[in-house]
Amino acid sequence: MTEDISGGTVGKALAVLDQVAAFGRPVRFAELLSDSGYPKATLYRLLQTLTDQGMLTCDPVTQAYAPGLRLVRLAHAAWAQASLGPLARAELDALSARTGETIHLAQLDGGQVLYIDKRNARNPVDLFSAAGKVGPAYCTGVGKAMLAQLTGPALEAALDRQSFHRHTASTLTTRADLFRDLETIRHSGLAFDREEHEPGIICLAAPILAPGGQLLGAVSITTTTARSSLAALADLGPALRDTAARIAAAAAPWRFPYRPG
Amino acid sequence: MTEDISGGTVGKALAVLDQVAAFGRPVRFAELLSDSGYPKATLYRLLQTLTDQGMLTCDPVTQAYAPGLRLVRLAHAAWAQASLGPLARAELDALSARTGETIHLAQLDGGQVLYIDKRNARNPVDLFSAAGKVGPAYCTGVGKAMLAQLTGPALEAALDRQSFHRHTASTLTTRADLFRDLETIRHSGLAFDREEHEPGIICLAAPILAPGGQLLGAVSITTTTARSSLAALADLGPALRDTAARIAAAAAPWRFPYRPG
DNA sequence: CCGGCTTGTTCCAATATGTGAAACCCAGTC
DNA sequence: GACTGGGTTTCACATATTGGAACAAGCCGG
Repeated sequence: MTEDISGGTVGKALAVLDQVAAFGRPVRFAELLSDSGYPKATLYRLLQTLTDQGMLTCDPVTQAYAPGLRLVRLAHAAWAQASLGPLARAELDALSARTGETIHLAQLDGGQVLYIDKRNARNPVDLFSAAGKVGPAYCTGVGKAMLAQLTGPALEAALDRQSFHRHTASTLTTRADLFRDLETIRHSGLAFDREEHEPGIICLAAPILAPGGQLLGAVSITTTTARSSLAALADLGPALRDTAARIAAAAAPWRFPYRPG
Repeated sequence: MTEDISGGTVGKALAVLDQVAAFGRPVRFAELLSDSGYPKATLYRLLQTLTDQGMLTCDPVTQAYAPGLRLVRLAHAAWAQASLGPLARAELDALSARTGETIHLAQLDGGQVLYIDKRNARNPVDLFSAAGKVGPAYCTGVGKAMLAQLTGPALEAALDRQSFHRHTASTLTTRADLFRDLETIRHSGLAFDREEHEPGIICLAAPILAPGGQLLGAVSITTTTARSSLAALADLGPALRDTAARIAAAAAPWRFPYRPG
């Protein structure tokens, strides 16, 4: 199921790593075997190598594999360097304090939304716990905010990767519908999620754009229809734009080796 | 400089990954070349592969490599599964609320302290730590708390990996000194950091032990000599022990594929 | 403008590595 | 005691990796 064009060994190893991580729980050899498509012996050696390397841990009694601590180490470095996370932290805190709502910071990765950081509606800081999660782009505020900034082949490629699965009654399920919404978003610089991903959950998102116009990521304010409304969210637009601009400013001095797509 | 016994390709690739991550900033090919010991062509292909795989990003203009977003993705899974993080969260929040001081959660990884989570003090001080970061074991509260629980070859191995670099006047710089302190810690179940790592920073740590006595990790309360004292910290001992015990309890039902070392 | 320098990329034959079918082992279980 | 289903090991074979060396592409300083 996990497929890479990679003939290389490391490609396979990393695919296995992804697979184990994707399970979200310790996973036994046999489970991986059926899903991976690799022959028994190959998968076995791959797992062996990865555990030797500390990328995976294997409970000797359960014989279940889980991501290893080395990954946690690398994760930190990745988050600190490859993402907007550290640069945006202060601004997210500020926006969280000002609005009291849930805040998301995301980047575009392979046509999908990769959440980088988050502030919960109530609780203040929690580090990169929620970070690293991936979600769909076509039906989330941050996703649409970012897609709207893409053009030409990059946009095409990203749209091709959308599943357009219907999550709620208001999910945009066709490329045409999405494209129309993206037009609006591009002009307004703000994207609404009108319960398109989860019923009762609405959100307002703004893209984070480098001075040159290059897309860096997106911020969003999320709330519920029970507690707020699209109209009320719209009032937060300026604050949100402001936050996005400040993050962009913080990122400006940095040569950002990041190509969204 | 980065050395692995690994003859395997993935081992080398991961070593390179570590290396890039360790730099903490985008790195150019030549810098890696000198430090890695690999021949030019080899390193080149390794980097190529890793960037292809999304584990690294390479700024096309600067030609500088940095950790890639794929690592951020993996981060989530790793933190959620391989660490005490999710299990301890509630307890850390509680302890943070009760004491108002900086709280650290750490695990032992390769003889070093791997910080898993953190709560900031109400009036935050600047100090060296964040989730996923690694630090020395011999001169930190959490480190010593954990080392004290090791015995026999595991302890030897861990001690062998300590650098015993002097950070402050009170740093324990010999194996013998540390060993003596560990004895005390083992008996009391609490470890003090008496400004051993950073001047003015003190801390009290307790190990997190599974029912069977297996070492899982450690929690600590950190403060400054300006604001508090070792004596005052000692008063928090029971609360800290309690927190550690609760985390251990939360972890008990979970088959923990984690061997400290 | 041209050598000389550093930095990154490509070639290619030798070979160390990885491959995977099949055999094997071990623990439950019918 | 034979059977089944995980998990581990073997081994002849294929191929991916290796790394020296040649090549291309800046970037000076003369």
